[in-house]
Amino acid sequence: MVRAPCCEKMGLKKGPWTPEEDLVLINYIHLHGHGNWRALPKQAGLLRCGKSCRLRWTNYLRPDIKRGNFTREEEDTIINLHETLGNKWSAIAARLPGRTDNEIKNVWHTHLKKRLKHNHGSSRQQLLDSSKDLKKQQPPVTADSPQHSSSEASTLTTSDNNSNSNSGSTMNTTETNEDVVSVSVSEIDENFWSEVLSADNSSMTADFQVVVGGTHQYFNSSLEAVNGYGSGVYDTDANMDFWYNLFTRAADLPELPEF
DNA sequence: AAGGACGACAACCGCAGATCG
DNA sequence: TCGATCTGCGGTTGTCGTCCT
Repeated sequence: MVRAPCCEKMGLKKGPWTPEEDLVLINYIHLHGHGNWRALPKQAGLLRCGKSCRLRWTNYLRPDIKRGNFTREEEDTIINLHETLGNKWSAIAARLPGRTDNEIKNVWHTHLKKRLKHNHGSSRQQLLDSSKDLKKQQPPVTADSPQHSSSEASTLTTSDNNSNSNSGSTMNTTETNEDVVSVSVSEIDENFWSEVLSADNSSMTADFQVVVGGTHQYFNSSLEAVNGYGSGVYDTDANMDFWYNLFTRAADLPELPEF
């Protein structure tokens, strides 16, 4: 069987995806779906091969992706399933909603396999217990992955309900649970950024989470991107520019203020 | 402070099965 | 039925950030 050529085509870009490319891919799939991955990049105007687009979408941009560190239960599940399934990452991923095979594979190779080796000779329960100690602090990840339609607006959520009590705000907030308030991007106006800043000032524990197409971006109290979208890839300014750029394509927004 | 070592994770590669004409 | 193409999967690599000396 002759293999179809793919990325060896000249002129196709490789390497890390830029926020602009992500935006193009998200927008295109929201509008047209992804019936044919090979044809998609050309139709969407991306200088990527279809394979690269598919990987980026399935492993990172898909709306139902759950970002953030693995929970104790998830790690236990991976260990248990790996015992019976072996390196069947896709099968393991099927039992862990919101997690991708690539992500699970990475976690296995970077955390769990190492731990198994280190705990060789110990009881299995000790092994499982040890996973708890290595947990890192992480920003919250909402379980309510947004159910976006193709034209649906982005959402900004904050863990600080008090942030929405500021007078003069035109943000239309919606209670999603007792801890999270969602804000439709279409309701964001010139008060948006100052709203974020004032909300931040109102609470030392305030974290801001921008959710676009199921992709999460977290900002700490200094408005620095702390996890989620593009973690380790984009600097804070690039993140802010990206999200602001995304917002401004969904609604007419004022100039991004100086932080 | 510099730079080497290491860890984490996004992305790529290539194979194999599925699908289609 | 067969060959071409597409898609999914697992292994591997590359890059960036952090830690350590």
